[in-house]
Order: sequence, then C-alpha cells, then structure tokens
Amino acid sequence: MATAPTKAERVYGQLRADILAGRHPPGQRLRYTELAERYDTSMGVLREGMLRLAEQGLVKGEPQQGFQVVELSGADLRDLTEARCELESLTLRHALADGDVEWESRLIAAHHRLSRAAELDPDDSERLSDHWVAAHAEFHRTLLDGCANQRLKDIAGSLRDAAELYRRWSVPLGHHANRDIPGEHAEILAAVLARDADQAVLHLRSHIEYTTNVLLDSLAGDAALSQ
Amino acid sequence: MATAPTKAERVYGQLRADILAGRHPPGQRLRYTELAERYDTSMGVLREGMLRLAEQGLVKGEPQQGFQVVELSGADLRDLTEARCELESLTLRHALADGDVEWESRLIAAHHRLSRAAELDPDDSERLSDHWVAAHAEFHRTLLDGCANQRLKDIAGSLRDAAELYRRWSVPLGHHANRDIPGEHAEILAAVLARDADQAVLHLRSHIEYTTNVLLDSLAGDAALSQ
DNA sequence: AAGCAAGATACTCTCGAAATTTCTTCGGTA
DNA sequence: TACCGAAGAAATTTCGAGAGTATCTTGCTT
Repeated sequence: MATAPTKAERVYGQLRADILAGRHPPGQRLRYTELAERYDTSMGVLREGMLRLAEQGLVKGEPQQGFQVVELSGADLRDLTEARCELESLTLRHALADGDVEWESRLIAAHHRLSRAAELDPDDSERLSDHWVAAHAEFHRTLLDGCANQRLKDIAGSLRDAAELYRRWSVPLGHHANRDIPGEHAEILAAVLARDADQAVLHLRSHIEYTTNVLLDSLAGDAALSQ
Repeated sequence: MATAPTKAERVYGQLRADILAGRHPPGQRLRYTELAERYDTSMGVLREGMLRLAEQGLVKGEPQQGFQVVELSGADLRDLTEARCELESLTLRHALADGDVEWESRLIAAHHRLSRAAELDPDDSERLSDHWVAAHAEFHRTLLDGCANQRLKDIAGSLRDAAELYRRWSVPLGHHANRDIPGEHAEILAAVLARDADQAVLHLRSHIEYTTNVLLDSLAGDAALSQ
C-alpha cells in the first residue's frame, strides 16, 4: 500500500501542525469525538498523538480529564526565552566550531529564501504569511545545523517550537513595532560568515529577546495571559 | 477505586523504570505479546507507553517494526556528556542565583542521605545498589532544583535520565577506578554553600566528565558500542 | 545460489464496553 | 427566594479484543 507512514503518524503530524499554526487555540480542550471526525480516525490513534504531544509539552493532559492545548503565560514566556537564549547561543557556538563550508552554503541559501519571502499574509495583513514563517523557521534551524551535537540541536529545536506558539498568538498585536527583522537576520549571517562567534551570539540573543519583549508588552494588557 | 492514576500511566512508569534499571537491555526488541503479559495489560496501553518513551528518546520505533530500547554508542555518550555539562552548569548557576535557604537545606539533607547510603549492592558487589542510585539521582536533582526556570530543570533532568542508561550498563566495568565519589559530592556541596558559582560548576563538570571518561574507557574495548 | 510465493508472525487500527468525570435536576434549609 | 448539596443522567475518557495489514520466515522452483 501507499501507506508507508502509519496513520497514527499522519494524525499526530496534522494535530501538531494545527496546534502550532494556531488552529487549536491555547487552553482549548481537545475532545476525542470532535477530533476523530476532523482527522477521520478513531479515538485510539488520537490518544496516541496527544500523549506524544503531551510528552513534548505542547498539550497538557490530566488522568481522566482529557487533553488541552497548553496555556500561554508571561512567566513561562520569560523562562522559555531565557532557556532559548542560552541554548541557541551554546548551539550556535558549536555550529561555528563544527560547521563546514557546506553548512555555510546552506545557511546562505536559507537566508536568501527568507529575505525574498513576503512577511505578511497577502490575504490578512495582520498575520504573518505561512510561507514566511516556514522560511524563518528553516533559517534558524539551518543556523544551528552546523553543530555536530545532535542532542543540543534537538533541544534547541523543541524550545523553538514551543516559542512558535507564542509568536503565532501574539505577533498580530506587536508587529507594528518599528523593527528591521531582515536586517537582524543579515547581521547574524554576516557574523557567522566572518566566524565571529561573540558577535553572532550577540545578534542572535537580541533577535530572540526583541521578539519576546514585543510579546511581553502585548501580553501585559491581556489579563488572560498575565503572570 | 484506588486506581486514581490511569492504567496507561502505571504501565508507562513501570516500563520506563525497567528500562532505566536495565531490566530491558539496550537494543532489545520490545514485543507486545511478551510485555502485555509481563505488565498485565493490553497492547493498546503498551503502545501508548512506548510512543511516549520514543518521544523521550529512551526507545526507538520504526513504523511497522515495533520498538526497541535505544542502542548505546560512544559517539552518543560524548554528545550526551557535552550537553549535560553545558546544561547542568547553566542550571546550577541559575540555582545559585535563585536558590534560597530552603533549597540549601534540602540540598544538605539530600547530600547527607547520599553519604549514608551504601554504594554497592549488598547481594552483588559488581552492581550499584538501587538505594544509592536513587539517593544519587535525588542529590543531583535537588542540586539544580534551586533554579527558578522550570524548563532548564526539565531539560537537564531528561539528559540525566538518558545518561542513567549508560551508567547502568557500564559501571560494573569501571567502578574499580580509584575514585572518591563521596568527596566529589562534598566538594560540590561546599562550593554551593559558599555560593561560589565558578567553583561549584568546575566541580560539577569534572564529576560528570569523570564518569563519562570511565565509561568511554570501558566502552572502548566493547565492539558493540564503538563509535 | 538466487528469486519467489505461501504461511506465520507481529504490528496497526477500529469498534464497543467499562469506568470515571461532569452536567443536570431536585429537594431541603436559611 | 436564594443557596447548598445529593442523586441521577449524560458525556467523556480509558481499556481490551479482534479484524485488517505489513513484514519476516520458510521452503520451493529455476
């Protein structure tokens, strides 16, 4: 059959993508009967997927009360940002130490694709375009990809996914900030190509923290996400 | 019923504990029919547990070929150790910055319990005693527990679990090394109580790396684990 | 010896029953 | 009348067994 990847895998992937893309809002209860119809599958397969996502921290599950998408909170965002800054800095330093010309080439390519992608959704100028989001994720993934330590890369990746939820739900409120995101990416790239680790880490950290500060500002007025 | 925690939870916990304790050797295939009898449950709940463990990286699963305990390799141990050194150092610094007297007290208590625990199994002097292993894990967990950032603590904890597998399977080969483990713990504790971050991190790193070097030496002769 | 087919084995998925939680209704009391 | 609590009903989650499907093994043919 053409079903080489198992059905559980497909459902898991769709559920994960839908959460990350914001099609299941934070805090929303994930009921089996609803989702079983949406993803055309049975409860068992759904349960497997939700258990996996719970293990990743993308959904939260209590013993006899089902699952729900994790809630967003300013306190967690601060923790998350701190962890990301530390982990991405660390991994980037390793990438600069380990990465070869092949890696540099892929990074330049990813940067070029990102720089040519339209940032805002053509249909809804209040939201980021899916294409740009994908290109952005790919640039940052490639940035750390030079690191030879797979575990560090995996951890940084999972933290980045967690941050994606915050970005999806808060950016529309803060994108007006007068900010040169393409310029920030260019600075990171230039420092990497110059093999200047300190400078590269500095730019990467402020890139990460800038986004968080914008989000925290926009969250500040939102009681549901306070503290 | 007295079964407040769900059955899937119980089976998952037992399976995880059995793997960590070495009752399922690395590389061993985990067949449903065997385990269903061992844990007195059905295939469905077993599958859920294995999927969760796969997400953690404790078992490996291919689409239509079931699951098996992860293989050990020197290369992965090096990556793991590097990651642990970085993460535990980082988290320990945060703990020293955030931790209060309550934390210090718990750490002293954990250290005392560890220092009074018998290191070797009374029945089998080639293996570490379960009691000592538990006390050791608790000391290291408490050491990082002062850190206010839950995400950093979780990551450090999961890396520590992964390392536990290596310890379980390699220590019998290397415990002859002339090493003062209680002294190493005491040095870490003293530096923490003196609030000397640099010194504490230094001792912690060498504590972690020492164990790995012993393991790598013992793995070197074992072809199955090379590279 | 290599290739192929049939049987055996193992994994994946669905369906339905059991157990638990949550919601609703009803009666009592201040 | 408003509020609190208990009992029953409904909804939801969890668990288990069997059908379906893929992979591996065995033995035969070329």
